[in-house]
Amino acid sequence: MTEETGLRERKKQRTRQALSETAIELFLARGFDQVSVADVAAAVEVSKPTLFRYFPSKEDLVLHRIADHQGEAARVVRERAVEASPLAALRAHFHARLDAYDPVTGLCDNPAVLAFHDLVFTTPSLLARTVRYSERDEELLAAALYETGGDGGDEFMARLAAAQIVTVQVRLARGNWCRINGGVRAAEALPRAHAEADVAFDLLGGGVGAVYG
Amino acid sequence: MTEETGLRERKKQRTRQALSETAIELFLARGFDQVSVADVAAAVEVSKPTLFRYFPSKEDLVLHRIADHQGEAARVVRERAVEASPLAALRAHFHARLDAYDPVTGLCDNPAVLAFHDLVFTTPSLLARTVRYSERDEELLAAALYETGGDGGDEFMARLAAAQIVTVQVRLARGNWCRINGGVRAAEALPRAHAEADVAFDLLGGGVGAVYG
DNA sequence: CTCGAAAACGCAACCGAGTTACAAAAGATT
DNA sequence: AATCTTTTGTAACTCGGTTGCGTTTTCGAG
Repeated sequence: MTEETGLRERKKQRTRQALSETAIELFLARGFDQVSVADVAAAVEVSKPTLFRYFPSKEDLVLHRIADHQGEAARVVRERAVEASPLAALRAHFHARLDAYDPVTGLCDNPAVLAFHDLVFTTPSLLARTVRYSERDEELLAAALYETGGDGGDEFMARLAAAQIVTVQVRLARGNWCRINGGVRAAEALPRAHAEADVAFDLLGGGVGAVYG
Repeated sequence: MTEETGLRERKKQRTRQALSETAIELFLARGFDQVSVADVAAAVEVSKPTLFRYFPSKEDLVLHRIADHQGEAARVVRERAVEASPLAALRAHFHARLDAYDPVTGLCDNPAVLAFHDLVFTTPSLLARTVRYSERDEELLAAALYETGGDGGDEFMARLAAAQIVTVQVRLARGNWCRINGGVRAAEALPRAHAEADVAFDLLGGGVGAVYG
């Protein structure tokens, strides 16, 4: 199905990629708000309406990248080993991504990745949009949790748990990014990242009650 | 300090209120996106720049109302009875607000309140902005939790817990609003709202681990 | 009461995001 | 090559938000 060998299709793919890459390049160089969509369109030698035919908004020029990770948590739960609990699978997965210095964990000092994260986190309109992605992620995770049946068929509980899990993962990533952004190398920050992840998943699993209850 | 008896100050207050009230009125009647800021300004007989001197954005014409509730969770924690734990205080407070059919719980079938909630929740740009308010609320709660010292001085844990608590409260309110919006009277939905709140706070206190761990 | 400074306002023009209508161009089809 | 469809460019438009500037209104001091 990825073999739509038409010339037309190839051109579209190339235009789309050129738009996104050129846009991010310009945004990184001058800042998101200092580059207009007209600038991007001009740089790719495309008209403004055409740009919006490829990306519904200026923000999507940047954020379509992170859309690829949509549903990762849900997938982890679904594809976990039969003997593993959902939470244990998510925990193990997060630690594994940490060791791989996966950008999604925030623990990644690759200059390009860091600059990209910096762009997203320090541009209000971009940051606001990431929330929408988290919400979708949460929905998908809730569905996956519900399917496990551990809640005795309580859909509301699945949604609550999903919300908490996604929230915690976002906080973990933000914490890591902050330290990396403060100049710490990823390898140095790794132990603390693992420790915080343990704290977070312990809290998640054992409840806030043990501390503030 | 609320006694700035100047004529100037009084006029400003009146203009501000007129702008907000007229705007909400128009938005409720025709929909947020079908009313331009120029319409609002014209209805109040004020110029467009003046409108923006009072409210930094179109959304703030609506949302400045909910800004009043900022920091409610933090306040509850700070002003709790000495023998009460933070979580118990928050739980009791939520149940109490439920019994009072407080709009913040989503369980309120007052037509005006319902229409207002409907406006906020079904207008994407407004809904997006509410997230910012929640984030601020979360920050304040984190600080209040940290001060209790129950975490042994772990600021990160305070932030995690605050994030989870705020998230759960938002979900509870959304659930209630959904049912009210579906036509159920607040009094009818009250038992279920209490039940869900219990489930939510149990999950919060006892951990996701007991269910999905 | 008067006068001058400061605050608030209106006007008009402007910018940038996003949309629309229509006509022109380019790929696909026979 | 002729035709049909999809994609594109042009130009004009709407709307949120800003800016510069001149005018009015309020305040406060003499």
